[in-house]
Amino acid sequence: MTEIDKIDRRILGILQVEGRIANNELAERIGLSPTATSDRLKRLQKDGYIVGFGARLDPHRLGFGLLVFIEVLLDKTTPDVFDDFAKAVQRAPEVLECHMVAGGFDYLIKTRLADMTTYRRFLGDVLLSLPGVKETRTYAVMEEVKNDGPLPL
Amino acid sequence: MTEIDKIDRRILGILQVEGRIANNELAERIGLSPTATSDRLKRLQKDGYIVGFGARLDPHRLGFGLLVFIEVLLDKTTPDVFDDFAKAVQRAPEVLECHMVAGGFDYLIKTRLADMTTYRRFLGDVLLSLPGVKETRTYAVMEEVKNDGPLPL
DNA sequence: GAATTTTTCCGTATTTTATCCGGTGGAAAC
DNA sequence: GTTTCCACCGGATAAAATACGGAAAAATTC
Repeated sequence: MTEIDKIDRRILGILQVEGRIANNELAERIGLSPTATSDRLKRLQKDGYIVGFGARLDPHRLGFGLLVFIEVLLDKTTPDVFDDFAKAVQRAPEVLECHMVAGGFDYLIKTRLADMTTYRRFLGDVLLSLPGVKETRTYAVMEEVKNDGPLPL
Repeated sequence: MTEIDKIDRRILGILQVEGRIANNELAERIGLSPTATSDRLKRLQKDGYIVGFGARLDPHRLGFGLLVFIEVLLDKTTPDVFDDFAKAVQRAPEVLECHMVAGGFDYLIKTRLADMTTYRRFLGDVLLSLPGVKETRTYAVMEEVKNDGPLPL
């Protein structure tokens, strides 16, 4: 697997924001031929710098008006609470992100739901019913100041 | 702006995961002609359901090995601390997300950086130097259990 | 420092894909 | 029953992606 150069970074920077740009236009912007550009793009994918492509959707227009972060504390008595919890979380479609953190709690979860009623049900039926969950703290988002900032390449 | 139907949702679901899929293949998967599929895609963009497209990059291969969440508390004495803070945050390229939350603190920030040294500098030079920041709590991510879950359409 | 290997790049030809356009069928409105 | 509207289709055209041979540049070796 080869190293990455300046042009590759520019390609990544553009694709991060305009993922469906035509290869031709991408080529023009970075100042290379379409063939060379396509070669680079393929390499960046093959080498794992680009994991995939995706559409950015507007959650609010799609029935996900509520963004919530949840801090989760686990009951660390059983040896594989962490594994169990991680696996359960990956199967829950409501969970957009879940990170194990160092600090005052164990996991930070990001979820998008329709409204508070839905959230209430999610908390009870999904989260609190998971084995090993000792405590949760809910933070409802009032305003999304910045949403999907690109990596500053 | 028209309503969305079952087929539209399937299109969105596919595009969320495979944003660069060819219109032809998309058409085949949903069982419509390429023309009809293209029409729907255009409409979904025009009506704002699809905000854009982007490449999913691997942060770790690009020099962003450290994911950090930061809880921020503001000094609510000046009337426009919130606006000032929000604007400053939007200009900071290190900040991937920033949300104003209801609960024990005011803002939750998500940032990706090279390492702890870089983070230390970011905290001092950027965050703590913003006007109105009273207190911050740092949570370094040890394991990314789930990263970019799609909306469960 | 010259020769060789490797990598990156380009241009052309071919294939694939997207878009345009006229027309069809079905549902709702009149 | 006719008209209107909408989503869809298929064929024609335009545009883009890909494959391929070879040239230039860079790195490696001797």
